[in-house]
Amino acid sequence: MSTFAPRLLAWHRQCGRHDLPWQNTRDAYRIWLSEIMLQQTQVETVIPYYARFLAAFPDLAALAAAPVEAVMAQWSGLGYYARARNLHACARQLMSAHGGQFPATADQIATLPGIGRSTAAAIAAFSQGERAAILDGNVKRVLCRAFGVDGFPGSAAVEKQLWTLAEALLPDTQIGDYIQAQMDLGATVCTRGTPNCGACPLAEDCVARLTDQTQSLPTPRPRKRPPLRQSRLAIIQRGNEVLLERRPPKGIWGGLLVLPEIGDAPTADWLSAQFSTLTSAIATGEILRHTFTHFVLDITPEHILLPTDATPRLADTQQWLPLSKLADAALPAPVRTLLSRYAGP
DNA sequence: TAAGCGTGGCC
DNA sequence: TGGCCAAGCTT
Repeated sequence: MSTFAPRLLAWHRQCGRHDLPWQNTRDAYRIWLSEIMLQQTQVETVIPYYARFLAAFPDLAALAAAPVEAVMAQWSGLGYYARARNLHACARQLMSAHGGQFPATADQIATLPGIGRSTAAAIAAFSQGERAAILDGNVKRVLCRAFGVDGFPGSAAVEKQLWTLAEALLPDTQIGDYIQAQMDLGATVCTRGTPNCGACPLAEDCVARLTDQTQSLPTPRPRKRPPLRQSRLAIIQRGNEVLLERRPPKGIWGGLLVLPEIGDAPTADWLSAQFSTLTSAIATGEILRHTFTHFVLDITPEHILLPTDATPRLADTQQWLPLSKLADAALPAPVRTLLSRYAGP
């Protein structure tokens, strides 16, 4: 399909998205931030986070100078928190070892923390016009359908095939517009559920359309049923403060503040072991189900009110947080939900 | 290499 | 309702 790129470019001029908050700039910082936020995350979700993050950290130097806890707080609710930690680490690396600039080529950019081959290509293409291919979910879907590529596009073999295809289709000029065109087509026309083939510039020789495979391509991910886990979380309130603990950097909710977990022991035993103080828990009678990519968590919250003069010994990871500071705290989504429900104003 | 890593929208 | 997955990277 030798006219692939020209057709996409012509379509993009007429029908593409041209006014997203991270477009119409060559500022690598803004482009980088948008690309990281958009990993596995939809445009509408990102838009408010992007504006707030830029207001808090307007440039690379500001981000590098900030404490990582402040960065995690800005990311609170967006998910995949390793992205925020890597973003911060990358900013510091760029300031300390690269003179506050991104390296010149996509290959070099891809060595930085949190930046893989596709994100590096997008940064280099949008900020410098480098001729480099991207391969995100949109591009994979468009290529699998247009060329009839069979097999789950996340598998190594199919992904290698798609990278080769993506490189071969690159035009010589207008790279930024071209990769934006691919993503726009995937996001607005060649969509997952019901593609709008009538509006597609590739329709006349799209293999999936011609062979009636738009519903079966791309091949879905082979999935196991995610396991169900249980967790009892303590909402321990002392006056206008709540007890939170910082998760280790790696693993689920890495670096975030979460509610302490109660094990299988009776709550009273756990409380006396933790705080050697006599108090009582209020069973909330609620179970909050939270679905992750790879497991389902049923959370049983227990609301515990400590006397205002209680001064239990805390673990190094634990801290009292005033309720007035919850809005700016680095909380995962279900913890924020529980706190607003039970410890809210 | 394949599993781990969040959240919200869609149907 | 629950299964599926979105501008992927790391280990």
